[in-house]
This record gives sequence, C-alpha cells and structure tokens, in this order.
Amino acid sequence: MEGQRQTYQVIKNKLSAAGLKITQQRIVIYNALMQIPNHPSAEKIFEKVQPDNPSISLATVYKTLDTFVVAGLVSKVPTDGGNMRYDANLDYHNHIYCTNTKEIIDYHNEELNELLENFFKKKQVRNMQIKDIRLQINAEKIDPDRDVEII
Amino acid sequence: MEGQRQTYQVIKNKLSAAGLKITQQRIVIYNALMQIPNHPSAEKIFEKVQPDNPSISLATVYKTLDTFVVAGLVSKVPTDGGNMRYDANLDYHNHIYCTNTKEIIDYHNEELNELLENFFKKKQVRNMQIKDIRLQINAEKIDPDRDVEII
DNA sequence: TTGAGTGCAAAGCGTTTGCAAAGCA
DNA sequence: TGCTTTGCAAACGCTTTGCACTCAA
Repeated sequence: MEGQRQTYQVIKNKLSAAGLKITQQRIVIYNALMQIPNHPSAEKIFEKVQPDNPSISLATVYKTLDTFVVAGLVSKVPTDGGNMRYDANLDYHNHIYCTNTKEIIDYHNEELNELLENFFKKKQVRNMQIKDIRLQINAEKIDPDRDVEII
Repeated sequence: MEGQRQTYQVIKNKLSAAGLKITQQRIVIYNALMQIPNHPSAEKIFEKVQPDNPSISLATVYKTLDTFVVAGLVSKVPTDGGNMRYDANLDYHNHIYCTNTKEIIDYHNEELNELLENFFKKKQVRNMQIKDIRLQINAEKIDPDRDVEII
C-alpha cells in the first residue's frame, strides 16, 4: 500500500541521517517500534515482525535496537522488573508505569519540566554534575479497557 | 564488641516487629545491608557476609532480601543496567545514579516533595491512580575520591 | 515437634556474543 | 569488492526454583 511505502521512505531517511546502512531488518524493526504503543520490549518487537519476516532473529532485534540507541535514534527504558523497553520518541518526557497492565505511558508537561529545571538550578549537588532527571510515575489503570488521558 | 550486640538487638526487634522469625542469616544480612553504603546488590551483600559466615549461600541472600521487601523492611531499587539494588532506608526519598561509579546516592528534599505533590494534586491523569512518584537523577561524580554533598 | 528457613545445584529469563554466511555501499 | 550486518546457537549474568536438611519457636 502507498502509505507504507511512504513510511518506509521516512525511516530510510532517518537511518541515513543517523549514518546507518539501510537494511530490510532495520526498516522493519524501526517500523514495528513506532507502531506498537506503550514502549515494547525486544521480544514484543520480535513477535510483531515475525509473521511477515520469519527470518529475522531475536538476536538481530536486540542488536538492531542497540544500534539505534547508540546512533541516538531510540532510547532504552528500564523497568522495575529489570527488563528493557524501547522508545522511538526522543523528545524529553517522563513515563507512567502501569503496575497492572505493565504499559508505559508517556507523560509530557512543559510546566513540570520548568518546575524541575528551576528547582535544580537553585539546589545543586556538590561534586556531582547532573546529566538528566526523569520522573518515574507508578500508577494503576482504573479501567483497563479505557484509554488514559493526561490533563 | 558491645556496639554490635546492641545493633543486633535492634535488628532482632525489627524482625520481630515485622512478624519474621529471627535467624542468624537474617540478622547478618540486614546488618550488612545497613553497613554498605550506596545501596548494594545481593552479590555485594553476599561478599560482605561471606568471610564471617561462609555457610550463607547467595540464594539465601536473595531469598532473605525478598522476604524483607515483602515484609516492608527494605525496598528494591532498579537500575539502568537491569540488576537490582537494596535499600534499608524506607523514608520517602529519591536517588542519584552515578553514571561512572554506579553508586546510588540518596536525595532527600522536603521542598521538592511538596513541589511534586502540589503539581500532581492539580494535574491529574484520567483513568490512572497515581501510587508513587520517583525522581531518577542521573549524574556524574566529578571527583570520584571526594564525597557527595547535597545542599 | 513442626512448619518455616536454609543450602545446594540446577534451571530460568532476558540479553549478549562468536562466528560463518549474506548483503549493502 | 570489502567491510558491515545478519542468523544461529551457545554462553552470559542475575535471579529464582526444587528439594532435602536444619533450625527457631
């Protein structure tokens, strides 16, 4: 379909811009990462990709995602359980971790960012250079079938 | 020495209060967790305990720490690397993750807590009940031999 | 005495690695 | 063409488990 061809072209451009070689595996994996909501694990991406690309191995999914992280195309999100999830959204944002569905939902709020920035401008930590501040919001979805809305 | 006997008595009282049986292993493991700074891993606790208690196995360290977590005596701290660390300090606080020394340093600031509390009182998330908010501060120790001071 | 806690070794999970084959530039 | 990427299987590190033994209450 036409839409997919366009999407693939966008991905190819991103790969090129990041200085990466264009391979079918990279296109398909990046595409899956964008399509799966709530920050999938490597395994989830592997499952998504499997039906149409049965030859892509789980090891390739891991290697490719790692390549993306190093290239700065994707970020790696740790979870309480210890396993890793991946995020194609590189804008600064925080995450809501759903304790029952294990979803990871983006939380973006400019006011909060400024609040934190101002706070840590005043309150410094001696002998430490702060690189990055992330909020981990642990929450429970009230109705699992309804969507979450940030207001 | 007298000081240690007192410490052990304090630990025994904590175990009893949490409804746990008092065993030598539990006392020694809890004691090690309190003595090692920067939130040790199970492995680190095992190493600390080994010389004086060679019969304590790594599996027992894991089981015991898990028992403490379930009993609410200790909390489990995830790291970016994926492995777990343990924390005997149950007061609400945040963590500074040192990107080079892998230390985890407590960050406690009442003003920050209020700031966040007030913010999330106003800005709610529909269909989510927020349970807990943690700040993950990633930072680099400037002089690895000097201490960190929060001001 | 008896159920809970321990030690051992083996298995588990998510992830990484080494290497030969395949494929992009 | 030459060097990077892939696929496979095997190894990895951390953590958990099954089971017989031990011990606190």
